Amino acid sequence: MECKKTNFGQEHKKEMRAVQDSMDVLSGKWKIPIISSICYYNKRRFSDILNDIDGISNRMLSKELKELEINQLIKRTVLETQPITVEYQLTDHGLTLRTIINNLTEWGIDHRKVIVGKPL
Amino acid sequence: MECKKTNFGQEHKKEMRAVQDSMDVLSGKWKIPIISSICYYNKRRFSDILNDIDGISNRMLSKELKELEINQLIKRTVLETQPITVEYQLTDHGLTLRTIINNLTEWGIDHRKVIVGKPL
DNA sequence: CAGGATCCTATACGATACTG
DNA sequence: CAGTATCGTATAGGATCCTG
Repeated sequence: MECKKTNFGQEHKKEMRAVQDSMDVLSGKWKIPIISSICYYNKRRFSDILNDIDGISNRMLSKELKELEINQLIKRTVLETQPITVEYQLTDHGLTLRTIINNLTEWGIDHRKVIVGKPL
Repeated sequence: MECKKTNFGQEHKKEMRAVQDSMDVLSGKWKIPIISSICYYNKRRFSDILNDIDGISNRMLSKELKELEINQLIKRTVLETQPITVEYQLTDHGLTLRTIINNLTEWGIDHRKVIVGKPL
């Protein structure tokens, strides 16, 4: 005998799992900035991303890029230059994050206003 | 004279800072689930949230609620019952996260399909 | 240039017990 | 009920140096 409240809760549990799945992939200090950098310039090389993002180390960039690639958000292309360069770009799946990134950008600006009282 | 590319990059740096501001507040394992729980039920007591979220400890819940309150996303109300109960609800500012949470929910479902739902 | 290897610190998080 | 206190582990992240 299922009551309405049960399904209500069940449905919410699914939503929470979904939202946690997203955060598992996007959480942390660098993932979103990296995606944002690549997305903004369409294609971006390792050293360019390193310069785009203030404070990131090559170790972290390397590590994060690998995870993003495993999650099929970015695609890695080795260019046979001398020395070699590597280009990153978003996959179709990665591009679906644009809405979220735009929302997070707007919300971040708004949040700063609320907390600090004024934008910088 | 300023070239377009300069403003281009400058503008992007601002966007990245905004997006990082958001992630500073929302990153981690529990913040979004907590907000989601409170938002879903409108008002929610400490022990209810504890039950809503699978795996969270009272220590973490307490800590995270405090941070969310500092960031003015939730409002804490002590009810003079016996023993006392405490109700949490989203502030107006906290409510502005609904769009992001909805997007993250949809994206999480989509992402799971892409990652585990693909043929090997 | 693009990263890997190594070492280290800080913080996130978890388990359990206790209190007003 | 709604937390705190204490302790312990795991992981995130940083600094530096090395290599094809």
